[in-house]
Amino acid sequence: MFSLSEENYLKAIFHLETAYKSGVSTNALAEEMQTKPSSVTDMVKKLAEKELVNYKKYQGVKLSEEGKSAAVEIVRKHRLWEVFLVEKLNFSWDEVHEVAEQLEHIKSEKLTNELDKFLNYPKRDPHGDPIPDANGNFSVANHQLLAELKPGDKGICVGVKDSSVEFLQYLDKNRISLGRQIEVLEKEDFDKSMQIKIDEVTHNISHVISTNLYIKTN
Amino acid sequence: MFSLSEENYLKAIFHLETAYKSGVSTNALAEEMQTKPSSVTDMVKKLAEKELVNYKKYQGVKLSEEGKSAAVEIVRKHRLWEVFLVEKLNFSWDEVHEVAEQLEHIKSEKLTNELDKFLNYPKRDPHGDPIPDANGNFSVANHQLLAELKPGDKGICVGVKDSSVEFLQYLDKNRISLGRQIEVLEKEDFDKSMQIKIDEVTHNISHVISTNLYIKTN
DNA sequence: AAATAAATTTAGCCTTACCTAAAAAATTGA
DNA sequence: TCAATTTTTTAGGTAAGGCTAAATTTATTT
Repeated sequence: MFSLSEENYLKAIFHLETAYKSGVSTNALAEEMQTKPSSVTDMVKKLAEKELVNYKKYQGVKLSEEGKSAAVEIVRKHRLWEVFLVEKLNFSWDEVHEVAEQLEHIKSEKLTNELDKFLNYPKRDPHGDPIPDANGNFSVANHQLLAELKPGDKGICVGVKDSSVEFLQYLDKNRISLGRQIEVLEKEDFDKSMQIKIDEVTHNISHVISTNLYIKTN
Repeated sequence: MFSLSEENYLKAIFHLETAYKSGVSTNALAEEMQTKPSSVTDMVKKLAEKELVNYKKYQGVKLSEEGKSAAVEIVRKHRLWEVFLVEKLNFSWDEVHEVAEQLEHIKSEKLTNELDKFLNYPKRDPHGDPIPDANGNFSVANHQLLAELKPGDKGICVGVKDSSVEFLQYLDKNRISLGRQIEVLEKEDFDKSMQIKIDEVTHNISHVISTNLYIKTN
């Protein structure tokens, strides 16, 4: 079994690898883990010792197969718990993260799989992120950032990139939620802001917003 | 907030205080915590420092009011999660303890209270133990040990004292479960074994068993 | 009331996962 | 290219929560 800290490192490496499709630097990992690079070096050595990552001095880390499947399992638990909190316990999508961060470390295969069944094998969490199944398989997103669409393009809002409380509450306030049909009306060259239409309502949204919303077109 | 270890100590002290209705000795606590007396002394000092227990050297510990309410909160969470596991996730009553030991440490008031609501404010856990409400109040048992009944006495089986996997599985094997009507037919002076009737079936049970089953009479 | 036994505490050490400061390697750019 | 900067690692230290062994206090017997 892995310690709490080891699990958090594995998850962080997984997220960074996925986001940047490359090995993970010590500094980037320190940033993600809110800790110092020297602490990262220590832990990375430990993970390398256990063959959960491949590590060569000064060259960053990559998850090994074993490390990846451990990370995916944690992500699976995290996202299942998020679904549980929203669907069964009346949490809103901006409240789930902190609690799921704790619940993801509960060790019980039966618990995870029964929870999955209880929730009817959900495919995505409340932020639109895919939930790995019991074998660690999950669909890779086929969607693009709203910012990449052109005037006239239409699509369904399927996920958020940033899932901070602030961003999620901004979306709530503007009645933007997953599953909604979005149409791009106009794009402003100057500040890259956009006019979009949701439910017949026109919104003006900044570039920061449009680069954090995933849209599925066609 | 309290550390994992602090929480476990508070809970252990609470259980020992309740069981023996007295202050808790260092050795008893070490036994309960599966650790060494010297480690207990260290932690007890730390808890005393934080005013969660009253402690005088060589004289054992007692929970302070603050310590007690922290302990009760942990017990509340533990028992609520047990109900959840049995009622929603198909766990049997001998499987829940280990997982609930982990879940009881999740920190989120909203989670606890919403879980309570979701489960419809259960009063007892799967082993018959009372569940504290959000204010820390819970009913004190008005029941007695099966071993204390006399031939001819009848009652309902309402709880188990020992909730080890072995004992619970023994009960399952013998179709003894909570809510069942039990009648004492005979008591053997020699080994204190008993003949009892459950659902028209006669069982012969040893003293060890009868001192671990709670019965509500009248 | 000693003497012995049992319980408890103290002292000093270990591991995990952090930290700071300094050294070393890699990268950048003049 | 080679000096300056940035990144990473190393060295040595800290706090939490364990441990063993030794010292001390309390309890039990004779």
